[in-house]
Amino acid sequence: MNSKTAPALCQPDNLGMLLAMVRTEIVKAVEAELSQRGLDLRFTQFLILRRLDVLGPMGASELARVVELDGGAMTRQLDQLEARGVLRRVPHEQDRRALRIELTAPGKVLCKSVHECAARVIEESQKQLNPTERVQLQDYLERVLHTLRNKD
Amino acid sequence: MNSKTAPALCQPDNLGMLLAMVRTEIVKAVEAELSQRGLDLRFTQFLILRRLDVLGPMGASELARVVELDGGAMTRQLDQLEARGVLRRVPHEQDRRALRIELTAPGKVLCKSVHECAARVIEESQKQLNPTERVQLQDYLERVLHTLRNKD
DNA sequence: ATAAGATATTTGCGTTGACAAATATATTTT
DNA sequence: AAAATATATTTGTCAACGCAAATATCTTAT
Repeated sequence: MNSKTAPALCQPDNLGMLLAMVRTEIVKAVEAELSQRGLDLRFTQFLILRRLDVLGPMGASELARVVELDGGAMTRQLDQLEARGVLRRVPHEQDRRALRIELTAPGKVLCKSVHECAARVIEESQKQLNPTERVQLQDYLERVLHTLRNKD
Repeated sequence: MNSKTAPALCQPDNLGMLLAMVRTEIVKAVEAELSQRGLDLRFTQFLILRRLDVLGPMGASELARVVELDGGAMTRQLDQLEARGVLRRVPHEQDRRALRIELTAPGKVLCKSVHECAARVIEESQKQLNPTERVQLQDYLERVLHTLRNKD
């Protein structure tokens, strides 16, 4: 009785599961690549730094919204990243409630290599897709996302 | 200074982030739909029950592999689902280490309505994609997944 | 037959993230 | 101007997950 389970049975049978699997693999691949280079950063942290680098300094809440993270979780990530010296919490000038989160110089350097690293992994993962297909994939996902968010 | 931040700046700039967002939205949508019908089930639990229903009884480890869940996490999910009476841990006949996880009759009933519910949400989410595009989306994602798993 | 190694399940531990409450400050209403 | 309301950040709490260790059992090599 050494017949293997049919491979088809291990396939996801719905989009939700497929997405979960792909996402998990990308996160794992990026994190593996990062740690291989001695860059000890989680995927979430990569997203935070990257966002700051691309968009420039911003408040913690806005940053949380942009990376789709809960405000509380953001506070703790900021604690870690600040302790590590890659970003700074600067008090907002007009609004004393708010902060301005900004990358430090070392933070920017880190961000650059991390981004290259992650970009390579993500690029790699799409190796079997030609340029047209890549654009389509992005487009389809964005449409699905839009539909879900404007549930109508 | 009431100019809104450009919408483009809130867009994901890489596939990883986009996937994470879509997945999150699908999970939220499915869970919302479920709880709306009084079906109190998490997305992970839905996947577990669904897998059991589709594939039939199997060991906990195999089930964990199939739904991409850690063994320890599976044990705890099984605890909950068993306490709830939707599945059973039956000792394996030949292998005294192993279990046979099987749905109970109520479990099957639950699974049916849950699946219909989730399928509807997932179907809905792809409303803006025509049949060809849906097939392509699935295909592209599977190819990306395959590439990631056989990293070469 | 015994020892070594592999596999199934469970449990302990640390981390992460969501949700809600607390606090401080801004904004709007009356 | 005081009160009500809204927003930014932080903290507490809880559930879920991954990883590693523990235990039991099976399998393979010697």
